[in-house]
Amino acid sequence: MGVDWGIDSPLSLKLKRLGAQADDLDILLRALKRRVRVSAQDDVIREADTAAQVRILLAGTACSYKRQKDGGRSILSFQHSGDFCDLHRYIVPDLDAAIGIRALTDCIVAVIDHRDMDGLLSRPTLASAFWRASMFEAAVYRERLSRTGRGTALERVAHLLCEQLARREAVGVHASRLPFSQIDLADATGLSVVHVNRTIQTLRGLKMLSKARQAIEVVDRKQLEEIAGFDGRYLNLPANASKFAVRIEETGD
Amino acid sequence: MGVDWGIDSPLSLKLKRLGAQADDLDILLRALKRRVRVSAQDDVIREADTAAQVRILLAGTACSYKRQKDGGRSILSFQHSGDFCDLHRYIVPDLDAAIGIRALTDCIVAVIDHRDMDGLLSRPTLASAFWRASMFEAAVYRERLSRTGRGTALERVAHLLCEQLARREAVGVHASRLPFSQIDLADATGLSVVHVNRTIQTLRGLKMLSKARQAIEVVDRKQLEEIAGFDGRYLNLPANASKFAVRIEETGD
DNA sequence: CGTGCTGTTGAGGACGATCAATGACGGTGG
DNA sequence: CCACCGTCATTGATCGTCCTCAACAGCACG
Repeated sequence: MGVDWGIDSPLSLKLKRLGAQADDLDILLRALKRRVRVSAQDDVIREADTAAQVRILLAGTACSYKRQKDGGRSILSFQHSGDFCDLHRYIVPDLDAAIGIRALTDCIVAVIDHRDMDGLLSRPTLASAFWRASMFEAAVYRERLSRTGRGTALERVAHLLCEQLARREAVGVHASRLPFSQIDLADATGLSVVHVNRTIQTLRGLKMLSKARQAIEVVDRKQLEEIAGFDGRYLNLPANASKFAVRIEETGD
Repeated sequence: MGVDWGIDSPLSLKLKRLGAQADDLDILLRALKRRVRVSAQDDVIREADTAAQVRILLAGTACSYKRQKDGGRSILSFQHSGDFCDLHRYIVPDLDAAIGIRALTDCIVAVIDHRDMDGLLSRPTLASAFWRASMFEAAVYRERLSRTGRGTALERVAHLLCEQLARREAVGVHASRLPFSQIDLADATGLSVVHVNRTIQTLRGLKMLSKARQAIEVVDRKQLEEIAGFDGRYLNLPANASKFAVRIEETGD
């Protein structure tokens, strides 16, 4: 793989914004020796996977999904570089075992055995950072919940795209092209594939997306955020970089 | 108030299922001296509330909501006895400041100052229990997310009711009557009030809800769970009572 | 005895689902 | 090199669920 996953990696950026300290990062990065490649369209975590491991997406894009009883697929969230895949199963092993995670691009995944997590969490600042990560994950769910089933298809799709752009940017992935198929967008928004296609074409007509086929490429992000009513304050964005530093000193950790 | 919020209270039941130990409960209950009454329809937490406090709903039912830019109200989740209202703001103070919490019935709320939380969280088993509570909260969001915007109005309303029944039962609230107005259900499901009304009437016609007006009273829970496709495994239900005990011993806490 | 909130009912219309067919593209094997 | 295949994207037509608007009924409140 030959890439240095050191101090400037997406994971490091993310953890620093969550209040982790320099030596926390050293320890964590040392625990990430085991890495796995996953090809696009393969599962990072199969449904009903019970391995006692925490997987962290070091590079690439993935989505967590759940099968519906009608056979359909429901995408719950997207994972970008630096995101945890299944931290919740360390805390609550059986929780949401029916959820799988699929790679949308080729991915590099770090694996930590649950028993090694105990050591990591003995460091209070690292434990806090992990808890905060969970909280921000929940905030993403809340935001999606307040949007889904409401507003027009145009707003829903636009908001989804804005969120992913902002989250990717926050970990240093500055690309206007998003690796989602229209099927992915349909499963994530709850819209039909046909209607997503028409919505995408509308957005292209409004010159917010490029006309390139086989790709979702945002060309007018500002206007996209406008019609989406996007406000990224529920995300842990770089502007808030040192937000937790003061708190940590105050609490005397 | 004259009620003993001791070892059999909803909060205690909940924390025990989250792996908290007997002395954890003692310490927590002692920290809950400050209690506030909130009348039905009043805000437990106003939007843009910035108090450095964690509020715990000791008794009653509430909902967390967010205003939409069109003026509408979006209900994100319901809180029942024993639920935390704003634990996430202890971990991440500014997170989701736009979310308010409204009492649906008369409520009793315990207040813990953030600085007192630090002491509570120095107990590893209590800190774990709190983290687990966050994770289950996120699981509720995930489940709702996989349901909202999908399926018929009948399924959505039925599932929402099943979830609330199960969560209330888990903390010892065995009542088939749920304190929701049809407006609340509309804001929680993303359906219009008119359509919720027609859906409720359909459920009454199917003899799953009672015909009592001004009340949602479930009379055939089994069948309701049937059409909802409800599977409560994403909740922390009593059947899993001692799930975490082994883990805690293993980690040597 | 108004006033306001919640619940109920009717009619019409819109947004998005569904069904069906075709096009574009990449990979595979002959 | 080309025929074949599968997946994703695109388009048209029709249908249905649910929204919107509007009016009224029941009940609690002052």
